Amino acid sequence: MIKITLPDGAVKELPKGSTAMDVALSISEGLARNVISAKVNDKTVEVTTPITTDANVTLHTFNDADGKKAFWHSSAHILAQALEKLYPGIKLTIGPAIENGFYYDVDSGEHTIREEDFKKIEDKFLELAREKADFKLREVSKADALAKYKEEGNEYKVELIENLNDGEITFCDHSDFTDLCRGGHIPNTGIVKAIKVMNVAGAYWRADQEKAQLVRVYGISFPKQKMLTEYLELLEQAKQRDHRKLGKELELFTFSEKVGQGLPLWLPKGAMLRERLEAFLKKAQVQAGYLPVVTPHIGHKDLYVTSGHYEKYGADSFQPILTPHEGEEFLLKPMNCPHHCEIFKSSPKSYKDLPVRYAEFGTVYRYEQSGELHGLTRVRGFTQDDAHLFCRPDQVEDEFRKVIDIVFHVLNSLGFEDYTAQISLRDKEDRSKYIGSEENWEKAEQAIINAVEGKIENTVIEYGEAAFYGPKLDFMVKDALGRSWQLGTIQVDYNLPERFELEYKGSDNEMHRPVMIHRAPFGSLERFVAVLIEHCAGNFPLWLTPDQVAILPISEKYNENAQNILNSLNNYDIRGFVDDRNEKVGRKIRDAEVKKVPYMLIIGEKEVETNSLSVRKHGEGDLGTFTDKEFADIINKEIENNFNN
RNA sequence: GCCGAUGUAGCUCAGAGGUAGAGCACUUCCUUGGUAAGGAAGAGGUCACGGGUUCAAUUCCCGUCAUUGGCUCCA
Repeated sequence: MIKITLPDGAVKELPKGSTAMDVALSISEGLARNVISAKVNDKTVEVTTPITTDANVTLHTFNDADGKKAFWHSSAHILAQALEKLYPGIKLTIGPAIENGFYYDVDSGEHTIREEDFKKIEDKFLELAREKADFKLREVSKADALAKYKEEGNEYKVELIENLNDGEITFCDHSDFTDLCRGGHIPNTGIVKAIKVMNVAGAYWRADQEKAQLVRVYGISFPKQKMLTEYLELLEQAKQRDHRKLGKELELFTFSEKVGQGLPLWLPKGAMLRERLEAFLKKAQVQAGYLPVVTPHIGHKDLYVTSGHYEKYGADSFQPILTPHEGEEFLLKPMNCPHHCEIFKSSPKSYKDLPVRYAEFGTVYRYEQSGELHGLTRVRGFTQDDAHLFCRPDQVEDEFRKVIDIVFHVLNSLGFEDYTAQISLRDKEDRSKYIGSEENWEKAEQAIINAVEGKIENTVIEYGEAAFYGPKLDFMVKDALGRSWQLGTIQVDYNLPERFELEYKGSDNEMHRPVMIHRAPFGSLERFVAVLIEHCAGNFPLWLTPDQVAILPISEKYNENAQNILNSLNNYDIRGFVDDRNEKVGRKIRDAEVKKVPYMLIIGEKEVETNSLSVRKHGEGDLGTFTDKEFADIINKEIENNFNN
């Protein structure tokens, strides 16, 4: 007998060689019906794997993350099987489970897999799933494994196996299909009842642009058809929040082919919203001791040669601007730091002057790859809410922490609770991507780790995500479709001060090198607004929204009264517009609701006679009658609440 | 940049080898209405751009540009 310890601490005694399924059966039949995967001593296994020693066992159903993973990973096997049958001769590579579903990368050879083939693939998948074939894991020697794939001519699998050790190689069989696989499957294919091929895309072998391009087929599967339908509905709803759609509908921004790819045009409502965001941050920065600076949109090429940016990005950037003067070259500003370094140098600094904090809403231009452009989240011209802090080494940690406070202030005031703080460090293997000494990097990375310590929970460390001149703390937020975007960023930099030979005089009367902190709480106004739109589905906080009030006269007779009311509300700093169209009030209400205007005031005979306001709230309906003053209080209270969350 | 998809009126979209259609928006008129779409008439398109095939192309083919789902990249 062996002792099986369950997550709740309960211990079961079962015969040696029992499986996770036996454990489930010993608990309840219902559980046994739903259990699809298990973890034995932290290793994901099949529910049919015999357990030979005392062990901690966790049972997984589709409702938990590990269960989904096993389910989708197994689905990837079935997908691969279906693809092999439909496209003979394709070569399989890898097929993992992902956050929502799974994919399989194949070298499709002569075949092209198109959207119109999806139905065919789904049908074949379901046909194979219905065979209820068991997933069976078996150990294979390295020699045998290599032999199989060499015979098939599958260089990808050969490469994978060559990097594995003999004795740890397993194949998974189901029906007539076999794949190299580490394990972690559901019992049989029949559990998968619904599948949707989501899309096909190109993907590079081993994520390397230089290597072969494979075809990646994305899919998602479920144990019930109804779950698939619900998932697709959810996706449809998420699309309604897309900032590109809402940005157009709410008249915030647009693009023009004539102006150029990735160069957003801010419309009046969008520009006003943006100005409010800027004012909000400027206020916080004044309080935090930042000093405003303004720098030009171009700079001498030498400036970027000095900073190292030219060497790193010069070839892939907007190319230099020439002048009538032979040999003179300017670059469109791709970042503000070099300019700010020169401002620091413009006068001698004492240790008493530090930290110096230069802030600028600086518009920069980067020639992003055309395939990368995406609405407002990835553009070629954008405005950073940039600042550079020049401080003494002993001030770095404290300054860094203060910057974190500003980032929190921004995220909290705008209702972002669901963000990830990512510490972006150097690539452990490839140090050639970075400039600067080992010692400085070590110091910079440690400074971030120390500053974050005890200040932010749930941070993740990502190696290889640092900037080329220093490590970063990035604040990541997801968009409506679950794609992750970097918003705020804070970076510690020992390198640019060296390249620009920045100095201050210390208390010891010697010259010392300051440390630089780059930071942008929004990241860029463009991306921030994009993510904010998706976050609030276009229902902006009241202080930020373009129009707070729509004033809706019942008939044209009251247009003038409505205009007077708007004027008096302006005196309370409330902004809005009068809908003086020749339409019924029902129509005006509908249009204001669609435009997501937070408050509507209906003005007719009654209101004019009693000098009152009938207030309707977006999404809620009629609130009743108020005086100007009372209404202004409602608005102001709501705005106050926006900042006190 | 790479692989796939898309491009028809201001917007959302339908359409067919014989030079285009709907709804909304817009203009004018009627209506002056009380909490999510009042009625009528009108105007609006080089069917992204450039080539090719064809008696004939917006439709089929090729290229370019843009958008888009991914990959790669992101100072």
